[in-house]
Amino acid sequence: MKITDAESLVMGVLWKKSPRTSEELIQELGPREKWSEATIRTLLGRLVKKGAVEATGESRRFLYRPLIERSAYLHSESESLVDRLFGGEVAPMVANFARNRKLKPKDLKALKALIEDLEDGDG
Amino acid sequence: MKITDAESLVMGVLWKKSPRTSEELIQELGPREKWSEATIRTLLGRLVKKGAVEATGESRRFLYRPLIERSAYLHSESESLVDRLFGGEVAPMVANFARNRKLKPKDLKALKALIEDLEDGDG
DNA sequence: CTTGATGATCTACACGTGTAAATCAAGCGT
DNA sequence: ACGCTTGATTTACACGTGTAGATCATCAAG
Repeated sequence: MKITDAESLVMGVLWKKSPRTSEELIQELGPREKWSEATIRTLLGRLVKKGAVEATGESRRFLYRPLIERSAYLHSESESLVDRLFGGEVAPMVANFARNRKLKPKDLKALKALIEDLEDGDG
Repeated sequence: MKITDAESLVMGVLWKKSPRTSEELIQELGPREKWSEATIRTLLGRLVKKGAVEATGESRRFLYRPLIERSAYLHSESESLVDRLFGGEVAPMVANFARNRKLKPKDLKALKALIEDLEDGDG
């Protein structure tokens, strides 16, 4: 199931807090993304149709909540990037960031902690 | 300058080796991607038009070579992913991989080496 | 029960992209 | 010089996506 860019912004606010009415979604997304109500409703509709979002409530004033997990979405997106661009290897990707982004000491520390954690937990 | 998915496959073979004639590109990409000659020529044309590839040689049988660097492309793609999905923080992204992909010992080792490198080299 | 408001759905439309056929142009063989 | 051959360019077309107006349906107020 493919979530497009615009749709992912809708998912974003749903992942932050759900369920929500379309009105709330519109309140948050409309100004931020400069979208009309209709646009947001269209996106909601498409998400519902493709099974990424569920709309509950009998007719009128539905409550929307995400059906796919944020982590699954992050996973598939990241996976596709690392596969497409780095032959599926994570380290070269991080190396790329290192080269281009000047990983800050903070990042380094976080990464180190993370790796130690993994070594511990995973054997 | 936006490079689309299909275009990036053309860039891919040019990054591996360039310059090349369209014929060579077609030989490599055609079978692999199941593309017709025309398709590959179209992509080449679009890449040239948008300045991502340069075509040298007077009329007939040009030589193509990439004008943008692979590393720049990797950079912008990765950057946009980490910005869009992880608030610009690299560590959470790696953590995500850790959770989902079961980073293999090999990956861990590579990452560790990389980080040590960075700490050394960068202060 | 009718009407107005509001929320859901349908329809619309331009633009990018993937894919490729049709056409154009230049060099080669005769 | 003249027509094939082949590589470049143009045109084409369907489909997805971003964006939103138009319409439909239902609830609340009178």
